[in-house]
Amino acid sequence: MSDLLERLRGRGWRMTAQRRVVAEVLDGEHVHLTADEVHSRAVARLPEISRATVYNTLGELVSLGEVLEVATDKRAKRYDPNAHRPHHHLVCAQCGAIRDVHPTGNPLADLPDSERFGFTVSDVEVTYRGTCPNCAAA
Amino acid sequence: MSDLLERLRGRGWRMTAQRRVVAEVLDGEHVHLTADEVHSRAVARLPEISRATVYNTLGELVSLGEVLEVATDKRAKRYDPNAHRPHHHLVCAQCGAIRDVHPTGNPLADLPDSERFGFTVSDVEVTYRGTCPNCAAA
DNA sequence: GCTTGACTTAGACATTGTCTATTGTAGGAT
DNA sequence: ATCCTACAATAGACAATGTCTAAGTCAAGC
Ligand SMILES: [Mn+2]
Ligand SMILES: [Mn+2]
Ligand SMILES: [Zn+2]
Ligand SMILES: [Zn+2]
Repeated sequence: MSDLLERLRGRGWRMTAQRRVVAEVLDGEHVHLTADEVHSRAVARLPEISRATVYNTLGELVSLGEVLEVATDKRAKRYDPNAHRPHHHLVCAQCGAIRDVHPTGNPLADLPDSERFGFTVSDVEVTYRGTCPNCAAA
Repeated sequence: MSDLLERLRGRGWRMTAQRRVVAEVLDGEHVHLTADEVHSRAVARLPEISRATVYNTLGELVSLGEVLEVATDKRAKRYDPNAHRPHHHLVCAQCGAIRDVHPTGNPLADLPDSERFGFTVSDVEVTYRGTCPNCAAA
């Protein structure tokens, strides 16, 4: 995620302790945290960081295309740092665990013209749901 | 939607003016209202209906499998009375218009075992995004 | 027509997200 | 190295969405 900080610096971002911490929290594989979860983990590293700053920073990262908002959770938005490799999601209906997945085929090709109602279709979001190994064992 | 009311009566539901009105509001094609929108429209027909009753009734309908919760909107949940014919959704990114669509092919088959991480996958939700004819014209 | 348990209601409370006025500071200018 | 200032962070009010409870109401069986 340090390349992210580099890119942002190049775009005129002022580098602050808060922004660095948010970027650090978002680092990793299969990371899909809510804003509140990002805040909790950020507070662990920088106790005085505010909720507003976390929301602001996440919003900026989304605007810049560095982070995606995903709606796998029906309550809070989740923030996905894996914005540069297209993928979809597999969600455990019990515990909420989320994995990045790469299905074969192109779902866009599966939507015939007769089902497009005159829309210009530019994007598709696929969410698989099921039960993860942990929850199946229990 | 009157067959819905019949089914519910058969399941021991007490039939009240409030429940009838919520069912009426949910009647129709391509209906995907938020709880608040359901409440507004219900109030137009039955001014004293409360927010709590709308939430309760929607929750019951979801539990009974008569209505689906869909997450096409990143803010509020939307309630979909078209629960008996599987389908997916096409959403206008500008105005939020939603259409039911029926893609060809089975996206479940497009998720190889190597991408299932030991999950038992039971369901898939596909959301197409684009621009509707109205918004394209403007 | 009663009775009763299921239903509805108002409003408090919880969670998630947005906004503003004030204070602080990163980073360029001197 | 210090100063300046525009940009950023903060606290907390506010808004939107959703949940819960205690008290009153009524549908439906008797
Ligand atoms: Mn992801
Ligand atoms: Mn639908
Ligand atoms: Zn699980
Ligand atoms: Zn539109």
